[in-house]
Amino acid sequence: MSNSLEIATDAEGRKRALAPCLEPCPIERGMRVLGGKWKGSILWHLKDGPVRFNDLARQLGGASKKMVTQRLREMEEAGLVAREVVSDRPIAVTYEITDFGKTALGVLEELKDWAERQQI
Amino acid sequence: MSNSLEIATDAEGRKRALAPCLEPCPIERGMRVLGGKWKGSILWHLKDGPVRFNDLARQLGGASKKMVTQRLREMEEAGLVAREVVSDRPIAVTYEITDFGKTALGVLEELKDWAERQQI
DNA sequence: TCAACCAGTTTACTTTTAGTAACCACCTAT
DNA sequence: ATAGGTGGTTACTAAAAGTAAACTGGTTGA
Repeated sequence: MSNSLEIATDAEGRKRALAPCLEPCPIERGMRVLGGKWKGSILWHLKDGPVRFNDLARQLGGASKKMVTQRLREMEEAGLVAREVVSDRPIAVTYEITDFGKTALGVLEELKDWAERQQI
Repeated sequence: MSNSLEIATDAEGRKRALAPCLEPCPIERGMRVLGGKWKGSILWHLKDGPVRFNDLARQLGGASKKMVTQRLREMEEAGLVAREVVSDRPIAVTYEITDFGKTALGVLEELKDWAERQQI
């Protein structure tokens, strides 16, 4: 018998989970904000200071500008990064990690170390 | 001037990244194996011992059997979980976390704690 | 003037993922 | 017989994610 502690049989003999992992469980919720393609890498690249849009896109070798824009918008909305117009005329924009964004670096570091250790 | 240390201008005056984050950088690679929808939750549910297919599907409230099968196959292929036929006639199958799978629990715990701490 | 830069946007697809709902074959207890 | 269990599969749809490449509308330096 496996550890079916969380599964019970009700009055009519139907089985159900006592504590089903509803979709918004912490792991899924966390994945939604950090898990998109490139999101982790973007945050990681911003950890040492603000970076300009095109520099970021170049460093993210494979990602198209559209992707970078899209991810940055999502991350802005989530409060992970902040967009700052440094100057109009010549236009210059930088993205920098927010205090909230910094709270996620631990997770990314664990992930990175794990992937390297396990040679994934 | 932002920290453009990794961006250089070549002989013809074209900019390029010195160390572009090629697609398979550790963070992206790690995300590919742990980042699918439900994958984290599945691994988390297996951490205390083997669980039978239908129990797992029930605990993952929102996920359909198809999803659960699909993810389990991917995770089997990645070596994170092992499928074991406990008995034919009545058929019983359990899934259990492998030693390799256990190495990923730290990452998931960090993610879970972060999501809870930050009320995501 | 020409080429390259800035920070994107737009278009036009293709691919991947997620999801429902029904179905299979077999077993068990009422 | 039938209702429910086991562990899945099949067929189909809808939505999301991702791609490359062109395009904007300016600026800048040779």
